[in-house]
Amino acid sequence: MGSSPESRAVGQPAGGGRNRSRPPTLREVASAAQLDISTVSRALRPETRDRVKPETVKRVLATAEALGYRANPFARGLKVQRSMTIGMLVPDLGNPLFPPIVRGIEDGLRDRGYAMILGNTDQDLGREENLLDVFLQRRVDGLVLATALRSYPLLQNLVDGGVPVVLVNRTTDEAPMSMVAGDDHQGVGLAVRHLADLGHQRIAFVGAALSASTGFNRYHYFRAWMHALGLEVDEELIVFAPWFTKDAGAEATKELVGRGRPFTAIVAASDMIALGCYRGLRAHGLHVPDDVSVVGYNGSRWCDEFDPPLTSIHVPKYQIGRETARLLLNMLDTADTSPASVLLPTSLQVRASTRQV
Amino acid sequence: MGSSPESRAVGQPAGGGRNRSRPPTLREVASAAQLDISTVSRALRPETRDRVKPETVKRVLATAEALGYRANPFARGLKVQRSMTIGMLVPDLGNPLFPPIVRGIEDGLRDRGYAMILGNTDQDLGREENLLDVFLQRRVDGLVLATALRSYPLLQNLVDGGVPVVLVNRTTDEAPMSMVAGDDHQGVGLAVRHLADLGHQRIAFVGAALSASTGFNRYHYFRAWMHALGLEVDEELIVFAPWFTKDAGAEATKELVGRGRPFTAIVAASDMIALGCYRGLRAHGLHVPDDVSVVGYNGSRWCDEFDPPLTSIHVPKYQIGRETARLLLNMLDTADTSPASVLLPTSLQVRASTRQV
DNA sequence: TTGAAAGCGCTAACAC
DNA sequence: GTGTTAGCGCTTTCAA
Repeated sequence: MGSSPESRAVGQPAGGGRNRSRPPTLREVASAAQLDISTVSRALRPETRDRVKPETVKRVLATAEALGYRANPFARGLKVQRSMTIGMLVPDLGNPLFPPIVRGIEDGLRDRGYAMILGNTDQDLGREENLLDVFLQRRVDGLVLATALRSYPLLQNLVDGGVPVVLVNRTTDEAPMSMVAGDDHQGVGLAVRHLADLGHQRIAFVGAALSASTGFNRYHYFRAWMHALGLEVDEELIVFAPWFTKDAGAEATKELVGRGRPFTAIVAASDMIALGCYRGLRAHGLHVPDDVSVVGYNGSRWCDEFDPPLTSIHVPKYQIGRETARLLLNMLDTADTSPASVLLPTSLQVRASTRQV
Repeated sequence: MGSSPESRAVGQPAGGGRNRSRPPTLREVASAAQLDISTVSRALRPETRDRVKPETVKRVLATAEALGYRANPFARGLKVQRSMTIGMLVPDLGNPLFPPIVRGIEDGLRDRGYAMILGNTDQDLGREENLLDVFLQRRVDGLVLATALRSYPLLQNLVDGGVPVVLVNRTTDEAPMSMVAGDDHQGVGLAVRHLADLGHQRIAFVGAALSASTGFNRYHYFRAWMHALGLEVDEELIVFAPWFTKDAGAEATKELVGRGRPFTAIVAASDMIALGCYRGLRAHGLHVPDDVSVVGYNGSRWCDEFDPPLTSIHVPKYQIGRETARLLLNMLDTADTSPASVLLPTSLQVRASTRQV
């Protein structure tokens, strides 16, 4: 018994071969039931079932069941030109923001017989184009795009091509399109007001990724809410990280502190950025929340475990997914591609990273 | 621009915004190129391309490109009986263990033209059966099962049916099947030895989900390694949580502490369980790592952020996904379903939750 | 090297 | 209510 640094292959006795005999066809069910193929087809499909005598239906169902019949989706797809499949693009499934959204979409689609194929773009436009091409080739019935770039000409082509598209967590400047997201305006308002209520006046903003619509929006809404609440927006108290990462957040925070302008609180553009703030502040000997309060954004599932537990704006990720599925199904059903947008309300989760000034 | 006898939608910019109403067919490419449909088919597919005169190939490629032609996957699937799609079942994509694995599989499959459809079972056997049915109906070419139950009769049916299956993070008692996972034996060894090296002798084990193969294995390997390292296994120092959750881990830990047997360290069956240990210990006024050292398992991306940062056994999740794809592709290529198992080595990540006794 | 033709399994328009 | 039939777009013999 010993541990091996190498990956080890555990050989196992070779077992059964492959006897994937061709699954039964409609024709086989028909001949087994002594009926014509078309009658069987009608009996099998709920929409046309009422055109067949009930007893016949019963007989068909029985034989189909007995033979383990399953409609061949290729043959059907070839005929009806629908794949019952939708394609989804995310920057990276490893980003904890996306799994709950994907899950919500899956759940919403599943009951209606749709399946989803997923692609990761890694923020690479070439890859995105490429995946879109694969999806289109596979004749997906609809598309969900959760990739975050604000500017993206291909979008218009898609819409022109008549493919139903729903954007998630992203708006586009190019074309009016359906989209679902958390309400960033309301959410940022929650954050700023929470700090204001705690008596904070000099509030900094550590933003990220202005090229992404979430990053862009949250920044502007921050300004708007500061004004709305009668608080001064000090340009020196606004910094940006290039990405939504901890390292980037830490760097931006150090820059902020280095400017030497007094502040008592930070609104961070995401939880990852907030963790970066923790580190950046700590590097300057500042303590959260005694010296500086920090509010994160997204409400990731680990906020409770952070040190200190992070006050955050919770985004209803799963619900966003469900809503996306609903919108898409609606477009699929009605062939109506007129855009509709849904913003879901966020909520404030108060934890230990914020305190009275 | 030659005029073709076949009616073609006019005003469609080539290669740009294609209209979905009617994607060009092989026949249309053929008539545009003044060739027979079969020649075009041959020219378009790399495998048969060498049977066509190079100039002809060039001409075909050009017209196909110009028309924005894409092979219809239904028609092809109908002919060749392959969907180029694989199905994957996970308990819950929201569990952070799975996204990186899914991502790894996706990446491994994508280059070879395969797409993946995903299903969440929520540990519900009925749902699992149901999803399997949907996958089979869609004629998936292969299956990846990351659902964790040890006992599962349907598995044998699948193998008998000739569908290539790879298990992830799970073994089965029923049939010899291909599987990929982290090397739990080696990993648990890393954890126990790390603690032993720090001078710990009375080491507790907070396990979870014996019905899952990971839970089961880690428990037994814990015992094995304790013996191997000459440490006493005190049955009173072994507790189990029903699930891999923080709450369950906290309860189990309170139970452990309540037993009153002295111990200085805990090996937890997962990071979530470890977080439960933190809470359970804290509830009894015990401090990590001063009173008790804790080692987690999985190496989730947030370990650094916990309070204290969690020493953990890192499982190469993305690599597991890649390896799974490799195995599956191999089965797909060779039509050889003889099982092969791969255990990938884990690594110890030392953080602040463990210290010298 | 290219063309003709036979389906793959299903749906739907049309007959009976 | 049930049967007949013509494709959907592609691959793949078999001929030329």
